[in-house]
Amino acid sequence: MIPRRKNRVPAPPDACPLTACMAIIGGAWTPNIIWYLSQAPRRFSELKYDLQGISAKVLAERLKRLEQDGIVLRASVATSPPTVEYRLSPLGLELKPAIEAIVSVGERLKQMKVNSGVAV
Amino acid sequence: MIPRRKNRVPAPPDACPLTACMAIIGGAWTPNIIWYLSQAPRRFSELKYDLQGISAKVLAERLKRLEQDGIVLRASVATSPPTVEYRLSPLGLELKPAIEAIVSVGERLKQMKVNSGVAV
DNA sequence: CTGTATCCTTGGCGATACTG
DNA sequence: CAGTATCGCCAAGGATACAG
Repeated sequence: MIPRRKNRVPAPPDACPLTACMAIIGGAWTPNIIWYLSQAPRRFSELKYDLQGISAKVLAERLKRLEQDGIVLRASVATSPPTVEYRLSPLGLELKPAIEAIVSVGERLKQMKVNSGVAV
Repeated sequence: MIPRRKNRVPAPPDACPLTACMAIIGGAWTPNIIWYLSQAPRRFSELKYDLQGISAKVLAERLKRLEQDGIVLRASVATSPPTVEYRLSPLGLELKPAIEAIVSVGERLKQMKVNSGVAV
């Protein structure tokens, strides 16, 4: 069977480098995952708890993808209850400013909505 | 009538302010739209040209949504060939740092891939 | 605990055709 | 030129069950 091309994102020409980064933080949960990991290393179940509502499937998918992209590091401690700890790689840490910029804008957006009387 | 919000994002609890901003720049094209508008005001067809591959429908949708969110301003000049110009609002300009942070990370990411010999 | 496999729904997006 | 309307595809994500 011919592997179906995943060219879902219409790939605006690389004129705009946004695309490269958005391909990484573009998912619905990915930015939050990165944000939580930027605060402190976390285990799978901790992340799953923090990101309330995410399914194990998606979380595993995202983490695997982020690991492949070199954004997060996966350290499995093969103790009696096997635990795995995720944390940002040096490359992943470079995303921090961007994430924080987004967070800060998000806060301002919230402020504005409050000030303009829009229900939040 | 309360305008119905399309909750495209599964909405992790507002514990993380990322969500508020990602709801705005989360689409496949939205960040690029904002980026182009942050360079200079543009007309509909210009945007459509810049964002090669975007459909008129989606572009119109995004622009309308961004306008409702107060991110872009729409100025229609009712001349003989009616033209409409879009530009970032003051609020929209606040997104610039975030967008630029993403762009700059995107560039570094590209650099890394080049340096590590990964085909781009 | 840390995932993987399967099924299903949602909605973002493209394509096309049409309007002021 | 600047959109709107309608259709249909398909990847992302949720739910559930299962595995190491």
